[in-house]
Amino acid sequence: MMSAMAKRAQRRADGLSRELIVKAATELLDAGGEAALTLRAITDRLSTGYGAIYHHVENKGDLLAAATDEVVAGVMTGVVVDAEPRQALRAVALGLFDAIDAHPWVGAQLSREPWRPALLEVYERVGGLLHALGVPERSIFDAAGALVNYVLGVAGQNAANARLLASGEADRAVVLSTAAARWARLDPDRYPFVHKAATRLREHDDREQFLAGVDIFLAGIAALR
Amino acid sequence: MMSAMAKRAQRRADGLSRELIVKAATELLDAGGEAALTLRAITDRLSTGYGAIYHHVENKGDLLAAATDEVVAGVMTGVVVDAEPRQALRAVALGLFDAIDAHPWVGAQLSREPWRPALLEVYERVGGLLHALGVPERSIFDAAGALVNYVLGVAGQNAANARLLASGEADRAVVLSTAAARWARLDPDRYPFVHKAATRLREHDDREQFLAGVDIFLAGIAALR
DNA sequence: CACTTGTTGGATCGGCGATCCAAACGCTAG
DNA sequence: CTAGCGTTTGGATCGCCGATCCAACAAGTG
Repeated sequence: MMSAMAKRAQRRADGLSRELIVKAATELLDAGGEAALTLRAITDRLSTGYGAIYHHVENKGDLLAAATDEVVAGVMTGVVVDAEPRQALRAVALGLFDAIDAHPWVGAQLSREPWRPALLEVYERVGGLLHALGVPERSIFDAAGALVNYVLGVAGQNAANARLLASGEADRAVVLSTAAARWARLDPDRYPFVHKAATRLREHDDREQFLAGVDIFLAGIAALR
Repeated sequence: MMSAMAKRAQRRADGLSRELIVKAATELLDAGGEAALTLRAITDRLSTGYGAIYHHVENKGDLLAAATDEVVAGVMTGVVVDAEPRQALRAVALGLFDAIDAHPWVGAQLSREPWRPALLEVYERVGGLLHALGVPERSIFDAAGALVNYVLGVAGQNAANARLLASGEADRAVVLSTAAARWARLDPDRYPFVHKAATRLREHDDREQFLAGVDIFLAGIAALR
């Protein structure tokens, strides 16, 4: 009877906002991966409740999508615009790669929901650059789709690798070494290619291999001219 | 006191097995997508309990991975082996595409965990065919990675589209039309490429576009020779 | 028969996303 | 100033999930 007070604790002084929530979500995702983004973690970090969150955000998917859009949009505004088309295409691809490397959850999200506004900007940029490259109109659609899909494929891989590194305790070099060792242990008669590729696997640089793939596509696109 | 019986209902006549569980999981996944694969659904379908499942299967991820491996393995054994390398590469890619089209959850899973034994077989096959194509040894690793990543990218897209079609009630034509309409409504000055591509989007065939991408890649590979 | 070993089914746990509602705020009208 | 009202907030609660654990059972072994 006596203590009916102190029930409602205290209220935020500063107002909550969608931007603030997305920012907190991004920090959680960067710190602990996709698994770390829970509504409870957000309410803790922002010292608020579920209702407040859901007032500004549709649901968890919406939140994840908004955070992803923000990262991708940052990449697209940061990329140089007046370079030679071929170099500009490499720059766009590399920009996405680096952003996904820094925020692996973006890769997973882009693989899962590729029809977000952020990717629209990417398609537009890639399409325009392909046009500038002299790719025939009728081929640009296919070419742009191919390039973006390649980037998304690598994005998914990166995200998977990041999950592997985050969950386990091993660092990158160890994971790569053990994987290479596993490949090398395979029967050379049944798996000649993979067996031989084991050395490459240990030594390879993700970023360089990604760029090599982009160059293969660009070479193929040049053949369309 | 009296009714201590009838507590333990009845026991399976036929024995459970990992194969049976994976089969049931595949059926659930095909019927209702990834969201439909829950341990409860499996125990219901197999008229058993959690313990029995976990006795044969590590955890849910293990189960999903096993089902995926099975599908991919089926593709790799079914693909023709003695064709001309270029055609064989197209056949491998198309086989994966069709399998993922039929079982979209496979696409999502491959994007999420690309280091499974099933993909090893794919890498081996692709690497061998690239060797047969005359691609220089030092480039095969990059080329195989690029091709597989492209396939994985498309796989993720397909899975995303399938989720969209499954969750909503619209069919493929409607979804495509509304997406195309949205693209067409964009400002032609700000989004010239996407605006123009809207028509293509409505008319395009996923499978054909996928193959066009494979051909671009193969043309780029040829340039490595 | 007793005893051991490998399976099976289900009660239970902690954690999740989402919903709902009452309390607290801040604005505006009188 | 204040009464009223729509907006914003915090937290109790719901239903569902994956996973663990253990008692009951079957089949093999002497």
